[in-house]
Amino acid sequence: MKFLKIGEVAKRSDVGIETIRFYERQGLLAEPERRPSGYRQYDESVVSRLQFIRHAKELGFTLSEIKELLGLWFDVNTKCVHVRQRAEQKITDIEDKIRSLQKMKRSLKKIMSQCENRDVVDDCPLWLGLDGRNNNAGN
Amino acid sequence: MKFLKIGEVAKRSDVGIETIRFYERQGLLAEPERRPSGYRQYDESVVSRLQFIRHAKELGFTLSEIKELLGLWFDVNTKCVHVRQRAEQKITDIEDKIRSLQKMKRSLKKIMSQCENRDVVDDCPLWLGLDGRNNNAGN
DNA sequence: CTTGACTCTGTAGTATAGTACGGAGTCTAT
DNA sequence: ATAGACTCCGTACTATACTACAGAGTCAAG
Repeated sequence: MKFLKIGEVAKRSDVGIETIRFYERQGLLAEPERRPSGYRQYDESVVSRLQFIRHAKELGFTLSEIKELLGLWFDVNTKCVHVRQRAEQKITDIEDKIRSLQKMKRSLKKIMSQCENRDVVDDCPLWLGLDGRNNNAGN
Repeated sequence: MKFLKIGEVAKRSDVGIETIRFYERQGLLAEPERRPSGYRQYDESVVSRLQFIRHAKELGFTLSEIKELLGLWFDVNTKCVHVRQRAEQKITDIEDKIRSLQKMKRSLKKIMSQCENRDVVDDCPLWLGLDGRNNNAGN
């Protein structure tokens, strides 16, 4: 069986060497075998695992969530439904984030519509609540 | 004129004392007058300013963006249109974020729809790309 | 056998937005 | 006058996800 050095793993998975060691410290990757010299010896499966991590990150999971998912994975009692629950929770989180961004956007647009056609910034609604311009001039 | 101590400002603006000092260090608040003892002496306007900062944060601006906005504010040449440009940019940023979250959500939903009715996690699509479960068993 | 690329460890730094703390000095109400 | 609350400063710590670096040791090709 061919073993991979960390640099080869990094190249194949497109994840930096330092990042791989970081994931190991964080418990996302098991500690690999070592050569007598101390060099890490990986087998191919670590590449898939790193790709899984990247994939999960793209889906918006944080590293600690990914760690939890990997924990589920190695728990023989895990049923698909547990993973589904995590994913459903994540969808809810994403929906919350989207809603809050849409609220931000609406507020900004509203403010901007009130701002139309003004020449000077002094009475711009964006600045409502911030007064004392002249008092603070000079800094 | 009544001067406020930092604790009073904190109470009125609902921003922590440490946070006020932090904003000062970050250049979001001008350095206030001091009493001979070294105590900071604020006038009322700092409360509005802190409320502006909170407001802008709620609108999704980062502290450095807020600093920039405050910089525009104190630039006598600033026209409303400059502020509008910043706000428009922010709306674009927000829209980008929303789009990317919607993409995440779609991917997760798609994966979950393929995952329906499975009992065991072994062939769950969420795990596609991560193989070698048996190889890695035991950690 | 040498040379250059690679890897090791541990520590420190990046960015964001604060929060906490110790020990000293100050303010104010009674 | 004094007790208790308040404030000062500088530093360190939180969380997230890396990234960089020094200095030593190792590997592999020519």
